[in-house]
Amino acid sequence: MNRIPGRMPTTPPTLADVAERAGVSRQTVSNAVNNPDLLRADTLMRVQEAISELGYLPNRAARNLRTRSSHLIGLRIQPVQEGTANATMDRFVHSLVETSREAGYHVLLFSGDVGDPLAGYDDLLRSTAVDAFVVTDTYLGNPQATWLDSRRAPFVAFGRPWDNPGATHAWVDVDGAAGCQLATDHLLDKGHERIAWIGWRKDSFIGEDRRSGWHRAMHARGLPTTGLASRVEDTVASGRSAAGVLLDEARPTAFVCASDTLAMGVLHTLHERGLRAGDDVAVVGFDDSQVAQVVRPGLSSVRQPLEEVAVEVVSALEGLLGHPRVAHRGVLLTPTLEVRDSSGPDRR
Amino acid sequence: MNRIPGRMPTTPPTLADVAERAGVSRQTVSNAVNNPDLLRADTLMRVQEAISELGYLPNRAARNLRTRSSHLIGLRIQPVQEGTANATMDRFVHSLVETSREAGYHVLLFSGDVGDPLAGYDDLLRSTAVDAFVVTDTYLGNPQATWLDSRRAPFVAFGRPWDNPGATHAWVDVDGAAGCQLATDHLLDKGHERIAWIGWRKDSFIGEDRRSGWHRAMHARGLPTTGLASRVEDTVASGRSAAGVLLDEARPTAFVCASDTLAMGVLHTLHERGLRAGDDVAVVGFDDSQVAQVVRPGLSSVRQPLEEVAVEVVSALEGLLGHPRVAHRGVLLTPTLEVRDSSGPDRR
DNA sequence: GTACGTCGTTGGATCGATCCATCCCGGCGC
DNA sequence: GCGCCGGGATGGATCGATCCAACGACGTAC
Repeated sequence: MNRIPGRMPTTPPTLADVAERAGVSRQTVSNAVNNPDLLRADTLMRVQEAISELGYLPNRAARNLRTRSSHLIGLRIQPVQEGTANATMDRFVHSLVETSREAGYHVLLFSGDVGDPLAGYDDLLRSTAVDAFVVTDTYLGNPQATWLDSRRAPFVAFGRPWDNPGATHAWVDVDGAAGCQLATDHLLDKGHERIAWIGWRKDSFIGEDRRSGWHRAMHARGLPTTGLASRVEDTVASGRSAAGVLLDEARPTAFVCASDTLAMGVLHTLHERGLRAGDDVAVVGFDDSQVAQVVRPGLSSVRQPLEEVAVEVVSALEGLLGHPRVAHRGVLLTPTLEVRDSSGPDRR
Repeated sequence: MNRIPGRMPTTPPTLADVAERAGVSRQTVSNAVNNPDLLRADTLMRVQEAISELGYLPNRAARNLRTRSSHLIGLRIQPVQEGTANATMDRFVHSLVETSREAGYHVLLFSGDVGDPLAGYDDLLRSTAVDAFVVTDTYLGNPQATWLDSRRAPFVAFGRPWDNPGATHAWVDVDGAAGCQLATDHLLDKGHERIAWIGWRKDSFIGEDRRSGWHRAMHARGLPTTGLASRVEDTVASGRSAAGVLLDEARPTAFVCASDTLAMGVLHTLHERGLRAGDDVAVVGFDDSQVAQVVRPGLSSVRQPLEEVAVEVVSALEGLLGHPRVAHRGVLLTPTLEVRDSSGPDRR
C-alpha cells in the first residue's frame, strides 16, 4: 500500500496498514478478524499484535458496502404521550440496545410522518441503511407488518398480528390476558369478590385481550362480571369518571385497569370520595410505570418483562439474518405482578 | 454497466442503472441528486424521471465509504432509573430524532459499559460508524467531553462543562437556576415567605446551580434562607424524610425541589401529616415528568424546553460538520413553569 | 525423484457512489 | 476561419473491506 509514512494521525489505520506492518497480505488480516481459525497460530499472533499496535478497527462503511449489511436495526419511535403514565417504550428501547449490542447490532432510531408511518421504513430500506426493523406499534392493526412482509424486509414485531392470525412473520408479545388474570387472582385471593374492570374501547385488540384475563379469572371462581366493566379512552380523566360511575352503580371493592393511567384516575376518584386506596378499595394497574412506583399509595401493577422481550426479539432477528435462516414464529411471554399498597390488606 | 437485464427484483437499482436508463453518465446522475443546479433543465428532468421510475435511492454504505461520513449521530443511553420520576431522556431522544431527521441525520443508540463509559464511544469512533456524538451525561463532570476533545471527535454536549469553564466545545444547556428562581418567585408572588429547598448533595453541579436560583430569589426579597435548605440523595424516600425534618425545624409554607422525585417525597410527608398539598403547603418540582402530570394534586414543575435543546444541538452539529465549520459555543435556554394544584391558592 | 493433495497465503476484482482530470460543443472575439 | 472560453458531460480512479481463483510450500505416496 502506498501510504505516506507520516500521515495525519486523524486518519484511522486500514486493513492494508495492518497487513504491511505484520508482513502479510490483506486477506490474511481479514481472516484474522473474521475467521481466526483459518490462520496458523503464529501468524494469527503476529497479525493481532499489529492490530492492537495500530489500534485498527474495520471501517464500517467499507464492510457494509461489501457485505451488504449494516448491522443496524431500525426502530421507529413515536412522541411521548404527555399526561399519561405510559412509558413502556423507554424501558424497551434500553433493553433492546443492550441486547443488540451483545449480538453485534446497533439500534437506529427514526421517526416517521404522523400521516404516513411507512415513509420512514421505505427510505431506510431502499437506501440499505438498516438490516432489519423492530416494529412496535402493532396495536393499530399493523399496516407496517404486512407492508414489510410484501417487501420481503426482515423484521420482528413486538406485538401479535391481531388482525391477521395467519401472518407468518416473527413476533414477540406479552400475554396481557395472563397479566390481568394474575392481577385479578391476586385480588380474589385477598378476598375481593366484586372486582371491576376499566379498559380501553372495544376496537383495541390489546384492550380486549387484557379484559379477557379479568373475565376469565372471575368466571373461574363463578363470580359475576355483569355491570362491572367499563371501556373508555386511555386518559386519567376517563379512568376517573369511569371509576365514579362504577362505584355508584356496581359497588366494587376492587379495580383492575388496563393501564396505570386509568388506575391513576381511579385513585383520584377514591380520594375525592374519602375512600382510602388499598384499605377501602383495591386498585391494580398495568405497565409498572414510574408513576406506579412513586405515587402514594404505591400502585400495584402488572409488569411486562421487556428485558426478555428484547432478548427474544434479537434472537428472532439473528434467526432472520443469520445463515442459515432460522424460522422464528411467535413468542408469548408472561408478565409479573408488582404488589404495592394499593392492593390493600387481606380481607378475609 | 454490465448488469443482467432480468435481474432479481430484490436488488435495488444503482446509480449506473439510472444513468443507463436516462442515457447519461453516472456523474450526471450523481449531480442530479447532489447538485441539481449544475445540470441543464432538460437533462435534469430526464434523470429525475429515470430515478423515480426505477425507485432509485443512493446506497448508504457506498456513499459513506466515499464521503467518509455516515450521517449518523451517536447517542449513549443509560438505563431508566426505576423508582424515580426522572424521564428527561425519553422526551429529549424523541426531539433529537425528529430534529436530526430534518437535518438529514439519523440517531444511533448505544450503551456503554457501566465501568468504562468511554468504551462505546471509542469503538464507534474508530470504526467511523458515526459522524458525531451527542453527550448527555455531563453531570458526572464529563470525562467524555475532555476525552472526545482530545480525540478531535465532533460532539455537542447537552450540559455545561461545569468543572472546566474554559472548555471550547459546543454545548447546550438549560438554566436550572433560572428555573428554580421562576418557581420560587411564583411562590413568593402567592404570598409565601418561608420557602424551603430540597436539593441534591453538594457534589452535584446541577444541584448547586438549581439551588442558587432559589437562593437568589429569596435574597432578592430580603428573605432569610438559613435552616430552610436540605441536600439529600435523589430518591422519594430522601425527599420524604428531608421534608419531615424541615417541617419540624423550620416551619416552611412551601417547598421548591431539585426534582419531581424529591417533590413526590414531600407530597408523601404532607399526606402523612394530614396537610393538604397546595392548600396548606405548596410544592414545586423540577422536570415536568409524567408523574407530575398525573399525580393528585397535580404537581407544579419546572419544564425543560427539550425540543429547543434538540434544535440547538442539531444546529451546533451542523456547524461542526458543515463546510465551512462554524464555531458554536455555549447556548443556555430558559425553562418554563407548569403551574398545577400543588402551587396552592393565593395567600394574600 | 516426481506427482499429488492440503493448508495457508496471495494479488486482483468487486461492492456503489463520488472525485478528478479530461473532453466535447456551442458561442464569441479577432 | 481560427482559436479561445466555459458550461456540461464523460470515463477512470478511489474509498476500505471482502470474495474469488490461483499459487506456493510442505508433507506424503508411488
